[in-house]
Amino acid sequence: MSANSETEAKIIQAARDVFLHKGKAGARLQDIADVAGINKALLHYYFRSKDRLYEKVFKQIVNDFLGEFLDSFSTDEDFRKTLKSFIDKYLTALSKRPEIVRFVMWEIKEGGVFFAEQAHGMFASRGFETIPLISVIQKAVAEGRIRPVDPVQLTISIIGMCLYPFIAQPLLEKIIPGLEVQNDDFLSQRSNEIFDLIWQGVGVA
Amino acid sequence: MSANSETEAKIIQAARDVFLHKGKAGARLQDIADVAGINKALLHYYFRSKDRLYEKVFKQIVNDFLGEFLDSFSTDEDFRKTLKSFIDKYLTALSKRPEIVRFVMWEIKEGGVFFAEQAHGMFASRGFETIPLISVIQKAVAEGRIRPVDPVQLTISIIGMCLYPFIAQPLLEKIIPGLEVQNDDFLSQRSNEIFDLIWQGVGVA
DNA sequence: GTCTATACATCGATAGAC
DNA sequence: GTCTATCGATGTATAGAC
Repeated sequence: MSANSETEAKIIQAARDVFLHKGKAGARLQDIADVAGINKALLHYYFRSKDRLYEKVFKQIVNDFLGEFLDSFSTDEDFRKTLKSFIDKYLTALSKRPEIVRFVMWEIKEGGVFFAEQAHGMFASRGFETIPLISVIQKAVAEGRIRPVDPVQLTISIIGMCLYPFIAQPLLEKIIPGLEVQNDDFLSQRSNEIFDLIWQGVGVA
Repeated sequence: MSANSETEAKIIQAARDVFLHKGKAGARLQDIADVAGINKALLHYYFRSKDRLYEKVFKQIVNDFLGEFLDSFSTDEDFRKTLKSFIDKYLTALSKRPEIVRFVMWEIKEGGVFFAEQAHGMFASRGFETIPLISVIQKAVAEGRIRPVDPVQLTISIIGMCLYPFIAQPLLEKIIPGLEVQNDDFLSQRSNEIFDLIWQGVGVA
């Protein structure tokens, strides 16, 4: 391959770093050029505009993250195990790459079309019509393994409980002294609390 | 009073509208001036800079929202009722002003110092050292009214479950066909599902 | 393909007349 | 107090030499 694709790869990699930490609006083409070790003009030579470069990079980042996560847990086990596994794997994936939460947040602010398209495509390519967790819960309800809850509502609850600490991380760590969202102890404790809450609630026996 | 303070009030009101919908970075002083019916120069005359104007407006918005919410529910009732009341009032407040969620999100991205300060002050002025819900849960655990959960973890779970639909609104409505976060039916259903989940979980009797 | 230089637009902030 | 005009900085995008 020519020097051509090497440079393109360098640019993509640099763009990932910068966009991930600064967001689309906050990122400067100059920064990306500096990190890539080239100059601004080359960015426009390879990718016509900032928008196009961003779109390409965004889809790649979401694809990598969501793909790795979706393939990390199976849905054909016992529901109880699937649920615990989902929570664990999701929290782990988030704590490994917390910048992605902010990154997707920026996108949602703009309407979230890229993410929605990408996610839908990745679900479809794995045989799901919507968020896989919804289907899993639907099945568990149909088989009478859990009480008849609304699968969409429960899915929103689970995702919200896992995601919120990362979304509000700087805030929570300021308001609740001693709290460290990315701390291993906190995360394993969080995993257990979410699972227990879903499974048995707080009601006394 | 002189025309002086009238203009100032008009500016503040215009700034609230614009900052609320565009965020700090996205807002243009020109937009604010247009909405207020004056010109950019006057903005600098009354408030030295965009930063100062933003800080003033931000604190006002958070103060109004959080103040109204904090005063809308009492903590000295039965825990069960307090919990249900918290969820209801929180969801209602959020659905009435969903732009505030995005607005605070922008602030968190910048570190969230303003919000943390403001919230802490408002908790303190009402006799709480931290998030009131934490204290309420602490008491319920101490009195044996619920099983011994970690109050901080449960609080994060509750807030996450209430807040997440509004944070991810555009995304959820794209990925889950037919879902309308601000729809009354969805919200009352959501309130019940959150409460039931917390109270008894999904485990079969 | 890769560079330098620069055009073009936007925005916050200031100067100065009234 | 309020306006018009403009500065200065920054950022995307392009022209043109090599």
